[in-house]
Amino acid sequence: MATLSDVARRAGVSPATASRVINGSSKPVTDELRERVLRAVAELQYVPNAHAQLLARAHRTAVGVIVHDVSDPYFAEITRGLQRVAGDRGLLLTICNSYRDPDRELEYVELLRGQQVAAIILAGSGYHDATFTRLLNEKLAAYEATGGRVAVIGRHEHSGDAVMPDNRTGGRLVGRELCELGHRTIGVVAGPQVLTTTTDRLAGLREALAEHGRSLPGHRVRYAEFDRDGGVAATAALLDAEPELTAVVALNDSMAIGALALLRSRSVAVPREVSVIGFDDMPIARDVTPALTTVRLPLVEMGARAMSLALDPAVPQPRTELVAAELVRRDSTGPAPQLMPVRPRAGGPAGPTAARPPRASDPDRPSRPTARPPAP
Amino acid sequence: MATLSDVARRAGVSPATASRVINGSSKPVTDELRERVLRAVAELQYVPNAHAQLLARAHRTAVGVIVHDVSDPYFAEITRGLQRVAGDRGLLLTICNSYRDPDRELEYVELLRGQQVAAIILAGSGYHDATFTRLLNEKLAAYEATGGRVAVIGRHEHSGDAVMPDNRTGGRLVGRELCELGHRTIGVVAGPQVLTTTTDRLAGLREALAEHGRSLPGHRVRYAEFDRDGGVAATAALLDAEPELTAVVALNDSMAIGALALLRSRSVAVPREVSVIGFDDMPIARDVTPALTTVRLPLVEMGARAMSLALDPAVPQPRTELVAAELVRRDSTGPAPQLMPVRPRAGGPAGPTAARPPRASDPDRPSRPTARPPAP
DNA sequence: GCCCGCAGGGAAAAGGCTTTCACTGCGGTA
DNA sequence: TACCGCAGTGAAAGCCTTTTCCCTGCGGGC
Repeated sequence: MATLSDVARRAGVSPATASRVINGSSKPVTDELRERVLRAVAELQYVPNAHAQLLARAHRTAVGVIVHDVSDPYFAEITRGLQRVAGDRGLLLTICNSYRDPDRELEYVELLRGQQVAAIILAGSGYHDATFTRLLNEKLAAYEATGGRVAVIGRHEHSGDAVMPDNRTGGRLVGRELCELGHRTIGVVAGPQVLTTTTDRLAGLREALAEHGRSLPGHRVRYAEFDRDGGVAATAALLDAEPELTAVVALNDSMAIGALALLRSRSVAVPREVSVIGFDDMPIARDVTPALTTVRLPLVEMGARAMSLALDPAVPQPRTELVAAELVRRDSTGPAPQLMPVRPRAGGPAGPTAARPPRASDPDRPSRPTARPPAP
Repeated sequence: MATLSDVARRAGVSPATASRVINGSSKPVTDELRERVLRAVAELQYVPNAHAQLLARAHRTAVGVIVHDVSDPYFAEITRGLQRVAGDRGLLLTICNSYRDPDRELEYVELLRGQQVAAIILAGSGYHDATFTRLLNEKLAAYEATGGRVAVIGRHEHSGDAVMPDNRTGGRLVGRELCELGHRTIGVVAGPQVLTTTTDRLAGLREALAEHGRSLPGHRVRYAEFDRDGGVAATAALLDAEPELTAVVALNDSMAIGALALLRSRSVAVPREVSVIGFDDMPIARDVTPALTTVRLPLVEMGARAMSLALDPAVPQPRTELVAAELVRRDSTGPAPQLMPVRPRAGGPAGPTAARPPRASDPDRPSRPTARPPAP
C-alpha cells in the first residue's frame, strides 16, 4: 500500500508538502511542486489511510446509528433521513444492526465510541429493562462526557435530545377510528411486550377504547415478534381464541401484513368480516390488498430531525421533538359487521357465490365509503 | 477521551502492560497488576481508539460492500447474507449506498480502500459504460495489488471472483411460462437500460419468446427506474400504447408491485385480463394481491457466497459461481384470455355485478388452478 | 557458588498522517 | 543599507496503540 512518504519521495518533496497538496491546505504551494505531487498520487494510485488521518486530525468525521435492523422498512426509512443530513454535512454514517439484542446494542455503543464518531443515534424502541437502561445510560454518559453527541428516536430512557413519535396518540387514533366504525370486539397483534413502542401504542389504544366505554381484556392482546411472521402467528392465536372478533389492530405494518395473509388464508373477508389496521405507514402499506389503513409516522423526517439535533451545537437542556402521528384511511377497515353472525351465512340469495366461502376481497365495497356510519 | 496512557498512569504501570492486559496478550502479567489495570479501565470507562489500533495492528478487521440501496429489499437480503458470513469471522461490515450513481461507486471504492478494508464486495448490476468500467477496474486492480480482495455479485465487468445470478435463464423461465399460458402479446416493464441486469433478463426473455415463435418488438419494452414508481410509470405507458397486452413482465418485483398497483387503479383484473410476473422473489411478493408469480433468486445465499469467496484465500484463477434462478408460480399469472375481447363484456348474466367494471381481484378464481390449460 | 534461562515488566519504535514550528530567500519599507 | 515580513518549504512533534526488544531479578541445575 502506497503511503504519503512514497508519494513525497517520488515527487521529490517532503511529506508535509505532499500532505498540503493532497488535502488542499491553506498554506500555498508552488504550482510546480503541486503538479509533481499530483502526478505521483495518480501514478501510485495513492489513497490516504483513513485511520491515520483520523488519528492525526482533531475533528471527528463520522457518525453512527444503532437500529434494530436496517432491512426493516421502518428503519430503512429512518436511516434514509439520517443519511441525508449526515451526507449534507460531509459525514459518514456507520450503521449498526442490533437485531433487538440489548447486549449487542451496548457493544455497539462501545464500538462507535472506539470509532471516534461525532454522534451516536439510537433508533428504535427502548426496552422495559431497568438494568439494561442503566447500563446504556452509563455508557452514553461516558461518551457524552468526552464531547460525543447522542440523540435517540422513540426511546424514553435517555435524558438527552430525542425525537419521539407520538405512539400513544397514534394508538388513540386507531382506537377511536375502530370505535366509530362500530367495532366492539377488538383484538391486538402486538410486538414484544418488553418494547416501549408496544406498550405506548397499546396504552393509547386502551385509552381510546375506554373513552368509548369499551375495554381491551388481556386475552385479546397477543404478543409476538414485530415482523410479518409474528403477525401471522399472533393473528392465528387470536382468531382461534376469539372467533367473534371484528377488528384486528396490528402494532406495526409488518405484523398487519402478516395478519392480512393469515386472514386471506382462512378466507376471512377484510374488511367485510374483519377490519385490519396497522401502524407506521411503511411504503408497502398502500400496495397490499386491501390497501392497509394505518397510522402514518414521518419516518424519513424523524431520521433527519434526529441527526440535526445530534449535529447542532449542544444546548444545556435536552430537546425533545414530538412527532405527530396521523391516521391514513385505506381499504382494510370498514364498519363492523352486524351483530348477527356473518359466518355461517343465514341463507342468502342463491347464486354462483353461495357455495363458496367468503373471500378476501369484497368487490361490492367501493374503495372507500363516502359516508361513514355514525358511531353507535 | 481517556487514552491508554491515562489508564496506565492511573494503574501505575506502563502503557505496554496496560495494553497486554486489555487485549489478553500471550505475555503473562501478574494478577496484581492485571487487577489494577482492569479497575482503571472501568473507572475511566476506557475504550480503545479503533483507528489507533488499526494503525498499529497489521491485520485488517473490516470489509466493505457497495450496494445500490440497502433499503431496497433486493440488497437488504443480499446484505443479510454478507453480514452473516462477515460476522462469523469477526469482521465488521461497512455498507455504502451508491444509489446507482457510478461516480459515487468509484468514490466508495477509494473510501473503502482508505478504510483499509480486507475486502470489497460490489453488489448489484453493472453498467453498460465502457469508460466507467475501465475506471472501476483500474481502481479495483490497484486495491487488489496491495492485497485487497474483491468479489462481485451480478456484475460482468470485474475479472475476479464473482457470484452471478443466472438472469438470462431467469428471463427464459419467464418467457416460457407466459408462452405456455398462451400469451402472445407481452409487454415488458424494464429497469434502466444501462444496467446489465436489465439487458440480461431481457435477453433471456427474448430467447424464450423466439423459441416459441413470438417476438418482442422494442415498443413493447418500457424502461424506467427499478422501483415501484418506475413500475407504475412504465406500465401506464405500456398500457396506453398497447391496449391488447395480455401479460406484463416486470424485470424486478418492485416494478411488478407498481404494475399491480396501476392495473388495480385502472380496474384491470389480474390475472384474468392481464397476467403480471416479477423477478427476484422479494419477501413481500407473496403478500401482495394477487400473490406475485416471480423468479426466485436465493439472495441471502448469494450474499453469503460472495463474502466467502472474498474472504477465502485467493486462488490464481478467478472463481465464478453461477446461481440458478427458479420460477415461483403464484396467483398473478394465468392463461391468456381468449382472443375475443374480454373488456367490453359480451352481455353476461345480469346481476349485481353487471354494472360494475371488473375489479382487481377475481373471487371466482381459485388461488391456483390445479390443472393448467395446455399451451396452444 | 555460578551461570543459564525465564518470568515479568518497561522503553521505544513503528504505523501513516497532520500541523506546528523553524528556516530560507526575497521584495519592500524606513 | 539594514531590517521586517512573508511566501514557500522541510523537520519534527504529535495522535494512540501494539509489539519488539531489552533489562532486571529470581530460581534451579551443575
